[in-house]
Amino acid sequence: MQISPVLVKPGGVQSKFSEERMVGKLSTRLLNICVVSFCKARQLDKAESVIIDAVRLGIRPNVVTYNELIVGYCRLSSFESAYSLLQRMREARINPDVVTYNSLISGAARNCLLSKSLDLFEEMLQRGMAPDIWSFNTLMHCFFELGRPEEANQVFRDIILHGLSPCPATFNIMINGLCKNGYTSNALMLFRNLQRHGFVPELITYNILINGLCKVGRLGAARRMLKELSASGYLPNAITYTTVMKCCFRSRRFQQGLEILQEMRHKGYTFDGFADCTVVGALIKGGRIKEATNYMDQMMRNGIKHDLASYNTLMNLYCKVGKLEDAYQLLDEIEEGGLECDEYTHTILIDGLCKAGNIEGAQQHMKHMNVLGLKSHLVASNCVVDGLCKAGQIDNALKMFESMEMRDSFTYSSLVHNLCKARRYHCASKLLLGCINSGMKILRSAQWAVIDGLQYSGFQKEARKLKSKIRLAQMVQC
DNA sequence: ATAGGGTTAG
Repeated sequence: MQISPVLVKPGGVQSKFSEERMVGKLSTRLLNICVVSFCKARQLDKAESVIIDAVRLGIRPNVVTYNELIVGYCRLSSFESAYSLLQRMREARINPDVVTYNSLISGAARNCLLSKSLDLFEEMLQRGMAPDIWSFNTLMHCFFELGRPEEANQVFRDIILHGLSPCPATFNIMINGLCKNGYTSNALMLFRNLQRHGFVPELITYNILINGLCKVGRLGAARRMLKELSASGYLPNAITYTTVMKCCFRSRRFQQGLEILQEMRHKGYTFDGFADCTVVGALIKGGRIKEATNYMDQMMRNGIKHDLASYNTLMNLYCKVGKLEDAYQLLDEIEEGGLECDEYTHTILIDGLCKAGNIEGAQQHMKHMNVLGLKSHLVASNCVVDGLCKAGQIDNALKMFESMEMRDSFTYSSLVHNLCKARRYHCASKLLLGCINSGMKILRSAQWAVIDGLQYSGFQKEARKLKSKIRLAQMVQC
């Protein structure tokens, strides 16, 4: 039994003993603070060397130290290094705890190693460790993130089966997951049901729902939710404002959006550059390049430090005005500052190259992305497919389409439109049906381009046939 | 320690 140092009289042997222990504990806490700081700054090498120094001074790292390192490595998408810490813990005779496993589970999922997540969950059970509510929350979040809502729902049933009580975060994760997977109405129903059973929504819950409703264009419902947020005694925070502002820009209510920005400035919510990026992004999308440039300059003069997303916004600006030299240079500048360009950065550049007519450059950069291990390049591929079409290389675009592992509504819409422009209506018709039959939506305008095209070029019968096939496919899906 | 906002394509 440990003696509380406060209760021991000074000067005694026991006191000296517990003082040493206390100092040891304090040192370990200090070590952990250092480790956390370095991990957050993505300087894992420094975190490691601090630990080495500490051990030399006789300070022992504990389970928290290792847990922090695990989180750090997972963030750097270096799951292997994180996982190898389990072995190092064993060597240091430190037992992993639930937090260790929870961190590894979420880290594996973050790095698209879902089966590893499941294995770790299993391993945790086998080691006789009882998963806590956070293990299940994390697992559920993983499934939602990976677009597997059925399995996420199964996790919820498992929580109940294990006799654990869901916590508010459990419901927030569920509501968010449903929204992100296209089940916004179900999310709203769940929310109402929970309220009827006494669930008190947090501010975060309202933000999740407002965001979900905005994204599917249900602005009225979003506005009502915003009112409900205030009626519950919460004040909208920076996240609420950014969400609503973006929604205004999307629905082309520019003035209203800017008024929200003013209000945010007033409340001191614009310090982090999130709101600014939203505005610049909206200006670029609206073709108001000059204003976007001025705004970005102002942003820098205000001393906002670039993070990756704001660099990406700048990259987008360079590309949209055709400053591709600057864009390439920015690529280096970002990495010199210790950040790592992500799929956004590269995709923006690839699209810029396509739009500037440099298809070869775009294709080369696609290869570069592959080398970097950025494998979720669906958007980038879509840019190149569209670029190839626009450069008059439709057959090459079709070849690329055939070779793609994933295709979405953008891929099909782009190809169908461009095939129609080239008057290849029969080919377009085949693709259109392939798209709808696989349960994907396609731009209405692309659909009509095919039907009208067939009709006006003397294929009335084919046009009628296509229409009824589309209707049938859509009926089957309901 | 794990949940919510900003940046990409038709």
